[in-house]
Amino acid sequence: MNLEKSLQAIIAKAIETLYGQAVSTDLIQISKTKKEFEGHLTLVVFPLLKISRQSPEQTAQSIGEYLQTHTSEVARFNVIKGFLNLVIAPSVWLTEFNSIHANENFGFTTATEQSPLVMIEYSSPNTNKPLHLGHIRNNLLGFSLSRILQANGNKIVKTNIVNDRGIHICKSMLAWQKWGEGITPQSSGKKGDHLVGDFYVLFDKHYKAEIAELIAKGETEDSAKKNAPLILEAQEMLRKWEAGDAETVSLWQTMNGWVYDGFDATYKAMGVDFDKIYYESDTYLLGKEVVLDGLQKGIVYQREDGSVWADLTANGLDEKLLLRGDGTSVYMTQDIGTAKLRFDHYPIDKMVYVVGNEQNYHFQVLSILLDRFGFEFGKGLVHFSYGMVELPEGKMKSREGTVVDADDLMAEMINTARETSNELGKLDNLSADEIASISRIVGLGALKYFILKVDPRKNMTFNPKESIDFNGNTGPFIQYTYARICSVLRKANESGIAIGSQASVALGISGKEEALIQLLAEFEAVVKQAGNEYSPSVIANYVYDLVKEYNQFYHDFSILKEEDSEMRAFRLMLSQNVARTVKKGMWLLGIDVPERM
RNA sequence: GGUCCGGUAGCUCAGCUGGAUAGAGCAACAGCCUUCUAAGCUGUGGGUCCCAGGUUCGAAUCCUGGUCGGAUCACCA
Repeated sequence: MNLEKSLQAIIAKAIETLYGQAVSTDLIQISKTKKEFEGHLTLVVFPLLKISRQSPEQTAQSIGEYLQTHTSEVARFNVIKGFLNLVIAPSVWLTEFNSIHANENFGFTTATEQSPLVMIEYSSPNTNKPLHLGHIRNNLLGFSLSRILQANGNKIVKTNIVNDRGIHICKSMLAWQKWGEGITPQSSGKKGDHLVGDFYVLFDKHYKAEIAELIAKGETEDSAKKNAPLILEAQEMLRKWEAGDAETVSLWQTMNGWVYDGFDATYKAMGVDFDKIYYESDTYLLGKEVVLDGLQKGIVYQREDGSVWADLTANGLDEKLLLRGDGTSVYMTQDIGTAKLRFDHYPIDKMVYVVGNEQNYHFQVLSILLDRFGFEFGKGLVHFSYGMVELPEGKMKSREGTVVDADDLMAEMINTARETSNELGKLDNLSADEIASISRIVGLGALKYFILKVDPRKNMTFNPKESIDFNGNTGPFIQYTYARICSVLRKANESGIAIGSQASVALGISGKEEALIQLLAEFEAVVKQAGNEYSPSVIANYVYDLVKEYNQFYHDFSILKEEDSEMRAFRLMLSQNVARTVKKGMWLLGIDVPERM
C-alpha cells in the first residue's frame, strides 16, 4: 500500500528531526492496527529505542506528537506500551478512494511486449481414467495461478501435457478388444473418458484373477505378476504400438479420441482451458536425443547393460536412470524432451509446473538435469507443488472405490446449489435458463472456493458435506454479497438515485467506511503477494475479509434510505468499488459471480 | 535409514519477512426479518499454537534437538 510507504518516509524524517539521527526504513515497522484499538496504522517503536534513548512510551509519544502537529496525514494518535497507533485523516482515505475509483484496473498490471513470458503447465492427465478430485485441485490451482501471474503483468501460456502413451493405455485397449468390441460412447451413452476408464478397471479385475490363479498353482507373487497372460499381451501391444502397427495405432487413436471428448467436457464444465496442448506420444522420443547427445559430451554415462544414467551425487542426490537397457525412455526423459520442444516453440522466460508434491524429487532432478544439458531455464523452473486431497475417511483409493469422480462431484455441487436455492425461495420468478446458470455458478463457486482457500502446499481434507455448506467462509457467501450489492445498485438505478463519481473531502465518514477503503487499497499489495508466493489462497482469504467487512457495513446502514444525498451517493460508490474488487478477486480464482442469486 | 513437507479451538482452516490479550467459519447456545436479498448480522462458551531447549526487549512465527503424521529415494508415470 502506498500510504504505508509514504508514512514510512514521513516517520523517518520525523525521527531525524527529533533525534538528529538518520534511520534505515526497515527499522520503521508499520502494520495494520488491531481491531480493538483506535487507529488505522501502527508503528512499532521498539526497534527505534536505541536511537531515541528513551522509554518505549516516551518515544511513541514524541513521534506521535510530531506527526500530529507537522503532518496532515495523521489526525490523532494513541500510545499503548511500545505501539503508536495512528489515526489517518479522513481526507487521506477519501483521496485514496477517489484514486482507486478512477482506476478500473487497480491492482492489475497489464503485460507489455517486454513482459516476461511464463508458461504454466497443469492438469496433465493420463488417458486411461476420468479426472478425479485430485485433478480438480490441480486444475483449479493451475488456472487460478495463470490468472494471478497474468494480473502481475506476465505474458501467459497455459499448457497441458497429456500422457497418452504407455502400458496403462494398452490395458484399456486390450480390455476393450476382449470384452467390449463394438461398444462406443454413442452406443453405451457413456462419456468417453468414463467408458475407457471402465475398461481399465475391467482389465485390472481379470489381471488380478489371473495372478491369483497362478499363485494357486504355486508361482510366487512376483512371477505371477510378470507372467500373467494379460500383462504379456498388454506389453506385446505396447511393442506393436511403438513399432507403428497400423491396427494398434488406429485403435489407440479411436479410444484416445473418446477420452479427449470426455476431458473437453470436464474442462469446460470446470471453466479451465489451455493455450497449447502437448502429447507425450509426440515428445517421448525427443528426450532420448538430448540424453544421447549428453552421453557423447560426457554429461551422463552408460552402464554395461546399455542403460544410461546421470550421476547426481555431487548435488547430494542419487543416480538417476534416463534410458533403459533397451534404449527406451522413462518419465524423466520425456519431461526433458517436452521441455526442449516447448522452448523451441516459445521464448519462455519462466516455466511453472503445477504437479503434486509426491513429485518434489522428480522436479529437483529435472531442474538439475536441464541445467546440465545446457538449457538456461532449467535452474529457474518452478515446481508449484501442492498437497494431496484426502477424504474424512483417509486417502482416496481406487481399489476401495473411494475415488471422487470430477464429473460426479461437479454435478452434485450444482444439484445441491439448485435444491438449496429452491428451498430458500431464491429461484422463484426465474426462467429455466437463469436457474441453470445460477445453480452452476453457485455450485462450482462453492467447490472452487473450498479448494482454493487452503494453502496449496498443505494436504487438505475434502469433506463433501462441508463443501456443500453455503454459510460462512465459502464461495456462495462471497457471491451472495456480490449479488446483494448488484441488487442495491440496480434499485438505485431504477429509482434514479445518483451513484457518486467523486467522494467529497467535506464528507464526515465513519470508521466503517474507512475500514472498507483501507481494505480496498490493500488489493494491489495482495495481488502482488499472491504472485510472489504463487498462492491463490492469499486472494481467497483477502476477498473473504473484504466481504465480511462489507456485510457489517451493509447491516449498519440503510444505504438507499440515507437522507443525506451526498452520503448516499458515497456509500453507493463505495459498494460499487467493493463489488468491483470482489469480482476481480474471484476472477483471479477462476470463480464466476452472479448478479442475482 | 537419507531427503523434503506438515502438526494452531471438538472439526475445517487463517495468521509464519519476530510485535499488543493467537483469529475466522462450522458445530453448540442466546438474540435480530412490517426497513436495500436472513445463503445475512450481533452476542456467549471453546486454546499446553506437538514437546524441550536456544536467540531476543518480545517467539505460533527464527535456530537446534526430539516426537507424531505424510511424501519420496523404481529399467512405473
